[in-house]
Amino acid sequence: MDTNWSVRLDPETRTLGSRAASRLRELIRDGVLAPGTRLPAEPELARRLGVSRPTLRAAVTELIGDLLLVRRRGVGTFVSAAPRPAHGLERLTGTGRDIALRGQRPGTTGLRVRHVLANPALAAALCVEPGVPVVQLTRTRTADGVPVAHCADWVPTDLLPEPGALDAFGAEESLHDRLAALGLPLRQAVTRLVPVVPDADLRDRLDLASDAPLLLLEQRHFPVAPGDRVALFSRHWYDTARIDLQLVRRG
Amino acid sequence: MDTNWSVRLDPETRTLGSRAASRLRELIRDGVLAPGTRLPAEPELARRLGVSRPTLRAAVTELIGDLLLVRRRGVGTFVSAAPRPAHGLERLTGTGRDIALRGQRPGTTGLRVRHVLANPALAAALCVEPGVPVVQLTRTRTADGVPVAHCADWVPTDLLPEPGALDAFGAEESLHDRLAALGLPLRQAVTRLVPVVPDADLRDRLDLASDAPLLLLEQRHFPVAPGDRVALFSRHWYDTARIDLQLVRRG
DNA sequence: GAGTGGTCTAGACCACCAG
DNA sequence: TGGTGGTCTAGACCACTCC
Repeated sequence: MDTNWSVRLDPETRTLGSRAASRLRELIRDGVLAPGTRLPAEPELARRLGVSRPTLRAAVTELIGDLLLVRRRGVGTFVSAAPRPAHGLERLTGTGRDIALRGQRPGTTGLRVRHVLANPALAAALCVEPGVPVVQLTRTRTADGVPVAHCADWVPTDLLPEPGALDAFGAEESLHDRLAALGLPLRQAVTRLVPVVPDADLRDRLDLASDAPLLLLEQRHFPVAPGDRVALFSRHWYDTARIDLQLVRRG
Repeated sequence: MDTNWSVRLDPETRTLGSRAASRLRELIRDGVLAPGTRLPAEPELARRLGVSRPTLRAAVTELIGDLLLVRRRGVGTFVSAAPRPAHGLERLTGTGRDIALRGQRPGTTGLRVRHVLANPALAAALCVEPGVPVVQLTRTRTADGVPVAHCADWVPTDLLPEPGALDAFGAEESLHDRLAALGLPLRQAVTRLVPVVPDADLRDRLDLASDAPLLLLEQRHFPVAPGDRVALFSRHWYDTARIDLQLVRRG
């Protein structure tokens, strides 16, 4: 293995630490840094990446969060022996991007955009008054063509720059990206986990043979943090037999 | 409200940033910093707490993670309007402590400690050879006397200082605390979420009337990080009708 | 003792938001 | 325009691990 690599960071996107993290991710993915390898000491690694040590540490911490690296005090930093390919539920990304990160091809069927008035339950979830206008999106997500989740999303119309901003939403678009472009980034979500038995409609949409239970993720999304307005409420029903839902917990 | 407070940090525990975070937590809990209040600017706040600005920022970041504070660039840092009382699944604590943090009284019934040999499935989960000796704990957890989860835990015997180290495990003890005392802290877990229909045994142990689905948390616990030996494998079946399982996700 | 990661500091410059 | 948080740096000292 080439042990004398060094890299340059492209000067544009995100923070310097995240760019350094991306670069390390590539080096790991490409096998330059093989599983189990010890990385150079932090000052040396910082020098090679052209950043300061605190910035390098931010990058390494990010990769540790993704379970790609392990730090051992007084010993060194190592590439994980068996790195998990993607991240877990603790990280908030769009469903489509989540599927793509697993190495599968995301798709959408049965997309429908409607304008509705919030019923009491929905109003409570969105922290608005009942009867307030809301844009409702429903669609079924597929991974490599196999339906894995049915998704329903609701956005209060008054948070959009114009009421029809989502009317032309495309089947292959990312709702996260579209809302971010509209000035409604989804940075945080509080998610309730509920196992449910699918009804006939869900069985049909997900093409389920049995009535094995699904996992419902009921999520309130916030642009910055709770206390702000709820930007999006969603109910996503996952068929965990077809898509594994994992989570990394830290003490 | 007193707006001219300043504090000293006790010099002992944890990192300086965490101690500063604790101090801020107290100020919020005691109402010195009321919900919605803007905090002093970071350099000023750092001065009052007697730490540098990066250290203060670590403290504030910690409290933002606990949803107690909100940062707005160019505006200020604010105490959350409606802080959530407890944390979600993204944080790893023992089941008992988790129940206590919800303000309920944790309890245990049907505790049983057995020495078994790993079958192939268990061996794979623990990353050991089939037939390796393992200590198995099973118990049902209650909150205010109501059964909320049935738990099965497995620890490879060779990781214990002596094979019988868990034989005298008490019904009201914390397995997390006991393992930490034995030199096996559980700092991280990779959790699979699986909705399941309870069998007759589970219905009986959890005193369930219906066969509404449960949420199974299948967890591999690591002392430091993946790549290490699996210190504990567990299967916990939660009745989400009796105990709400939530999760905070960040983008 | 030599080398590693863990922590903390002081100071700088920038991007953003409000008046 | 002035104040805020966002980022980054260089350097220091400590605690731990291993030889």
